[in-house]
Amino acid sequence: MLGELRRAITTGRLRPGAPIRQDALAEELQVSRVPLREALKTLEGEGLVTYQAHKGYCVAVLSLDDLREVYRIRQLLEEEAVRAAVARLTDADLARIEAAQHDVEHAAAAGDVLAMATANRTFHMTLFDCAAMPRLARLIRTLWDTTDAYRSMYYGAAGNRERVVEEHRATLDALRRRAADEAVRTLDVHREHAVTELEPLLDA
Amino acid sequence: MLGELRRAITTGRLRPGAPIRQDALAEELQVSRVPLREALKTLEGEGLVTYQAHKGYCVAVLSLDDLREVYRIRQLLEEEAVRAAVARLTDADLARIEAAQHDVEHAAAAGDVLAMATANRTFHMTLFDCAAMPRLARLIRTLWDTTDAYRSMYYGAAGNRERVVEEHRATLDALRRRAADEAVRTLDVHREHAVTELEPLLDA
DNA sequence: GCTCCGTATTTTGGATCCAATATTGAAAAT
DNA sequence: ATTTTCAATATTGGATCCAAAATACGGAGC
Repeated sequence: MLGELRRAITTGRLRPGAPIRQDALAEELQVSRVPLREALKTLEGEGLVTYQAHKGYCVAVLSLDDLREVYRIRQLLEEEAVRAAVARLTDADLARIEAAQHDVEHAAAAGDVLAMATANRTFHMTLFDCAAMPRLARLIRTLWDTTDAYRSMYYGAAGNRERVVEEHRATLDALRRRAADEAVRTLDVHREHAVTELEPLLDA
Repeated sequence: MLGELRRAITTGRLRPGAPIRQDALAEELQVSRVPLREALKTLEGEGLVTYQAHKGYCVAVLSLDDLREVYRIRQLLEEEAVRAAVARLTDADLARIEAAQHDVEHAAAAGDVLAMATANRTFHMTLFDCAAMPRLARLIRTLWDTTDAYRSMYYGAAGNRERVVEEHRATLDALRRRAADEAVRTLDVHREHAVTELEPLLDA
């Protein structure tokens, strides 16, 4: 249920800024308002919705400043995660990341935006999870969630999909050689491209 | 109500690892279980309590690995916050930080552990808030919360209180000269001392 | 005496109901 | 015509109640 609600927000079905009518949403999700309110509280903690006492919840809107701040924090945390991950990366780990990349390329070729978003996420999170720093991974995940509503727009453009594929290949190459600095650098440009593409989309 | 519950955990009145009986706690807090459950959901998001479906909530316990991970992440995020804060630090900001330090010294001399903890927190958070990165400040705050249950033990020792005062003075000196690198360094040692003192306390 | 199983009790999860607050709309006054 | 006020409505916040799951307890079997 929580997952379903989170997806409704991160896929953009519930538009940023839209007020959340508990009664209607509860009926739509086939639950009562109590569990819905609990779910909204966790989403509030993740920054996906905002809350005002006696006024209710709204789908969070991301300002340009928010976007830049989120990506800056991601840069800091992901660098740490990548370095820790590279230090303990096994061949089996690498194989799982490569499998995710396979899915990314498949989705990119097919132009499947949704599959692209999930495969991309798997690619990165699989790497981050190798750091064996669960709290760090969790923080990164919630930061990703806050921009997920806009990510699908990003993959709408075929050019972006192609570039993502290329950038992942560069990261994978660095990972295979256990070149931490280079992996960090490739991910930095990867992220930088995303933020520059996302910025214009945020004004609307 | 949420704040009251959070304090009960961060001050250690609800011991780490203890299961949370909703009925009893609701009565103690003079509310019904519904708002309590919402509060627990937000605390779960902050990492103060853990949750298992159909088994309920427990006050989170911090392993040694958790402690080190939290402090490592804090180091990363706080460095960013300090650098951003120093870049835009006004004299009025500095005065507010100095006022907090005054409270810290007063509490340290009086041996008031609780006042020490809150004044110390104000000292640091006032600085971090100057970074004008609200999400970053919020993340740092929740990281602090996860170790607050143990912080009061830390201030129990007079030696630790004295050292904290000295370390804050070093930081303040760096801030007055807008010396970002030095401020970061002094806070790093400050944090490192805390973690080495905290580690032994965690085994119990 | 110990283990295993089934029932009783406790505890959590969810639904409904009522109270409190906010929002909307209409009527009245300027 | 515009603004203000007050009532009607909608929406949230919280309490109570019922169902489902887990735990605790006790008895039967070995």
